[in-house]
Amino acid sequence: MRGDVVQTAKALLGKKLCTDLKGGFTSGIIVETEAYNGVTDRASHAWGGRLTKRTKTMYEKGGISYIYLCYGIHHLFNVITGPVGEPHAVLIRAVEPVDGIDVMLRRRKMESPGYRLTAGPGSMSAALGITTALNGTSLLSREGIWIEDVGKTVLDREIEAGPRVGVGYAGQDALLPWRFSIKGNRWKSPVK
DNA sequence: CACCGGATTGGCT
DNA sequence: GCCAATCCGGTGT
Repeated sequence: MRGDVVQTAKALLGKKLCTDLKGGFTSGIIVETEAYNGVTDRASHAWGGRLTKRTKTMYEKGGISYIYLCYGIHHLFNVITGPVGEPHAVLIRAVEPVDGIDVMLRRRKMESPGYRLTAGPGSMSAALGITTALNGTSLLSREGIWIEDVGKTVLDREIEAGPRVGVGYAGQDALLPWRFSIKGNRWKSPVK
């Protein structure tokens, strides 16, 4: 079960994340992810089996979104990956913009598409128009928000792994190398 | 019901 | 480099 979400976090690299929302169609290739491994992972909101109003989405069947508000400002987007009752999640931290860059610029109040446009989980959500209104929705049907396989394979040797960001409170689990990104890709988040 | 603090960002010193 | 922004979930009284 540990292998699953870690494996899925790697497998999501190279997939296309799309939104078709108010403001227009946008998409980007996923270049950075983090795995959150169920109830045993101290960094996860579901650690120790926590089941609350916020985390109940995490316990549903994989293939849906888990979106929550962080620091009262940022909407962080996760993919739920486990079977019912096992709260595994993959945080999407950055995408390489593909479609609707003008729409993203408008949402981000930026004038030109620099590398910060969709780098970092909060920035990415803002650019794609992702908010908690989409929490718990399916990522498998092409409406609202979804993920497409565009035939891009990211080989294991092209994947960089390191500790997850901002989870210092997780003790030993903060050291697990469960942050993944595509080696050399310039659109990953600038964080450490 | 009150308090604490966060899977972050960007603006200011 | 430091720190405010800004909301609400989670926890304990």
